[in-house]
Amino acid sequence: MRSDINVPDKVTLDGLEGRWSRAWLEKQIYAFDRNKERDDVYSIDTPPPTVSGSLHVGHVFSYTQTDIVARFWRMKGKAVFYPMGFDDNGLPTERRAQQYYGIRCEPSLPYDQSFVPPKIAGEPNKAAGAGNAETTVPCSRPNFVELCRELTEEDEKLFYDLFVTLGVSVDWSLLYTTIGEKAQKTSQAAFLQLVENGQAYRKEAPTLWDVDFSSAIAQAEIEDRETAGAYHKLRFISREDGTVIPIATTRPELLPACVALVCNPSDERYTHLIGKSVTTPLFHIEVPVYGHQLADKDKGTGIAMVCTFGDTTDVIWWKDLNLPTRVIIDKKGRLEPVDFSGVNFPSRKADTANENYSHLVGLNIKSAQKKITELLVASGDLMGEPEPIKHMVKFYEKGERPLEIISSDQWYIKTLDKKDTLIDAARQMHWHPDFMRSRFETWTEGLNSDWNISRQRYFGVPFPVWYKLDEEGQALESQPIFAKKEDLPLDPSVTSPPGYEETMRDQKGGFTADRDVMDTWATSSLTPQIAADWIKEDGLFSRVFPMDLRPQAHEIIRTWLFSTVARSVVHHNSIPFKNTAISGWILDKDHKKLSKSKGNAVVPSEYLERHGTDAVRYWAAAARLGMDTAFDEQQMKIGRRLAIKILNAAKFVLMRINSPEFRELDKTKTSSYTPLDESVHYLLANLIEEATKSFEEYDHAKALDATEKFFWYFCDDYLELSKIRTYELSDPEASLSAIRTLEIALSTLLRLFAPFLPFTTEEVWSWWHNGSIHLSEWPTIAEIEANLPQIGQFDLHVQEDNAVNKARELITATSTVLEKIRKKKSEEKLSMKAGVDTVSVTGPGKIVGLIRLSQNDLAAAGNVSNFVYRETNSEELEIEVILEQSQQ
RNA sequence: GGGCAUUUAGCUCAGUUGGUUAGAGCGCAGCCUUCACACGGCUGAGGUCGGAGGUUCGAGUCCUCUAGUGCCCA
Repeated sequence: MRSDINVPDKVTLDGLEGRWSRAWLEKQIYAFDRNKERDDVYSIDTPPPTVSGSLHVGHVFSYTQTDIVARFWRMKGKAVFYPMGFDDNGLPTERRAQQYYGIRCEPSLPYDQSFVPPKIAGEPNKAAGAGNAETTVPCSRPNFVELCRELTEEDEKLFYDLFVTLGVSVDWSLLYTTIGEKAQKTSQAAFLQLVENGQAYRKEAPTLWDVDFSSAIAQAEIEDRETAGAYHKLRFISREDGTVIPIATTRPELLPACVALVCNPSDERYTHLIGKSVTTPLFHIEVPVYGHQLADKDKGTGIAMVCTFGDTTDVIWWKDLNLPTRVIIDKKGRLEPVDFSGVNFPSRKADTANENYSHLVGLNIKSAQKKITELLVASGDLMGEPEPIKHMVKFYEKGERPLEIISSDQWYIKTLDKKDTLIDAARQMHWHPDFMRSRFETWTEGLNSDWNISRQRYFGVPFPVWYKLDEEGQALESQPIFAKKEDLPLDPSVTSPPGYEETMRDQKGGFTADRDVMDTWATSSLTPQIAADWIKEDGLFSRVFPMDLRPQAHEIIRTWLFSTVARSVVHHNSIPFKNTAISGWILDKDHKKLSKSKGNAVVPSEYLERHGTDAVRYWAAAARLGMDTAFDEQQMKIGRRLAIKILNAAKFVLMRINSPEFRELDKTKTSSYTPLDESVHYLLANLIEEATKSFEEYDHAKALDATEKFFWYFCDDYLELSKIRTYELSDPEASLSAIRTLEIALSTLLRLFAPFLPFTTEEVWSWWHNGSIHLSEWPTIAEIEANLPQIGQFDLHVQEDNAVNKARELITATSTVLEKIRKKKSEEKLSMKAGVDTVSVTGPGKIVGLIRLSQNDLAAAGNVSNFVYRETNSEELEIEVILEQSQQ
């Protein structure tokens, strides 16, 4: 505390954000102290926002909640490791670059130094987003990556500005991006470590595939959507007796790829067919009939055709029954040429089959379905009309067409063999709220494949891998060449592998680069390792890992949270963080999730400007973790009112402290408190305890609520009750008591509010302190005790419940009388300053006694001349207020 | 279909280990202005806690069933 106090004449919230956020940056008050030991560190694994996405009020909401936690621990004396990352890696950026510039990546093109994209800021264009060839201009991969990076830089600037305005207390020197060099190096090094440990492997396998993005997709990126389809009943013919077997399918276009039929082994309608074979219509391929538990008797006709591959069940049958493979769908989702006289497609009537198939070649799936239906009708093999149904179909979460299943070479990380370990790890972590853990467990238990981390995309972290080419120029996928760790990060399409000359690239007997990039989650799952410089091995990592806190939204528990736990387990045999705070969603007034596509998205800047940052933070702070929260501008107005109230209350207290008459008092004379003032100290201590405990339990909303409640009591009642003693110094002891209490209460309340309202509290703090409130000490009970005289009015120690209870009773009783006085004046439509002749208090002796202790303050605050007390045995407290004659 | 959560005043939400007449803010109504605050203050009306049953001396708070809503998984 300074000896001088500077309170502005006119207080305002306007302009605080700019002034203080600049000061904080300049003084680097949020810089992480790398010399602190692990026990003195509080580390946060901040979610890197997707910068290609729009700025959303959801960012404000969840990042504020984390910032509140960070500020609390910083004031508690921890060195807070609070980095920020920007997620600019991957498909969202690709799509945005495609839309923004009207381009698409064409890897076969050479780099063009003078390439200029066709437009600078185009209208969002869905077709362009998917790289539609008709609306975009092709460019080389290096050109494409260059433009992606340019774009992300612009986006990142906007996000930076938002977070600075929000007052998020990150250490910006720790900033990383998920496509940046450090992230690339970490991802590649981690990948190589997994290969070495046998935890990553490459395999050709059927994979869920998005035909528009032309890339494999992992289980975590899939969603089921209810989709309209139709059962087409096809006429298959038994080879044995020529009877007709009707097969209902929603994918008639896959008929050429049919490899078997399956029925349930307990289905008597079909058991006689098991082991026999039937002939497919149109293509006349003989396929066997099998029994399998997964065949659903109630679905369609109860007997299904197995194709290469209609859905994930087909893949299971294909594996379990060791069925052949008949690929007809290419990676772009079109029917590719096949020969029905060959070994793979052994038709009994090859000419007819080839003729029929010739109508389908080159068509996309939808057109092929239409065409084959016509062919089936023409040949009489479609039984009845297609029967429309609604069914669940797997989609890429960012995709628009159903996923296909395509066999290809991919890199996988082993997860299936670790389900129990992962669930166990999740149980070692504290979840806030705890029930969110079940999402993790449900998801993990439902895993059905290892984690596919290859994506056939362009803007991402490349695999540090090459393949040998044989003498025919064929890549030997089984003979990967791995980069050396010291050469990372690298792009294998630019750098040549160890022991090879660049001239051998794509030459027979030479090498070729792995063209894929990593799944973005393969990088994002390493945010603790990236942020804490795991690969540098400079000691930072061990000071912050496992992290203390991972904040995130619940919608990415199965992706980000899951993959981070998985990586931490395979790399460190450890949990990645001790606590995870799950923030809820922002809903609109109709309780619909806010989203750009629904058109109800809310841009935060306008609200930050209108109400001020602290007001918006207040709205976010009042929500408990995990609770979906309505976007509520009203709540922001309340926050603003609170912030203004703090300014004004502080102004009053500091002006009284600073008043010349008070300055002249001999402050050494005494240090006793009036009963009311002492009670305020006890309740302050109680508040500190409650707020601290709530914070430690990750319930910041409760801490705010408790602080706010006390603050309003402080303003509405205590300030009014003690006011007279700050103006009239006839009893110096009582005046000193009031002013000291006001000062301690203000100092305590400001610090309790500081995590929530960093700008307002810093402003007030600066009026009478040097240094930032955010680096000041979190209030403690010990501090309150130190300010109390050895023996207080209650003759009790502050931590004893009795003292707090008695203090609360005194304050409640005093406020009750004040309320009654106000009520009387309000009923009589008088000013609160109207004179009261007599207040008579009738009730139990204990309460009456407490009220007597506050008589002087009540007399001053209520302008009361006389008090009359009557003690009774009744529990009831009766208060009669008699106004002065002239007032009636 | 399985699971998680939620249902408390017109609205948004608190209600700790079950214990006296169920809380707050907003909104609403009425009143009060210049000495911290009209970007204000004071006072008031308004719920029996989704529904049914049970445990208990006593339940918003525990148990069972049931309905609505949201989400996760299949």
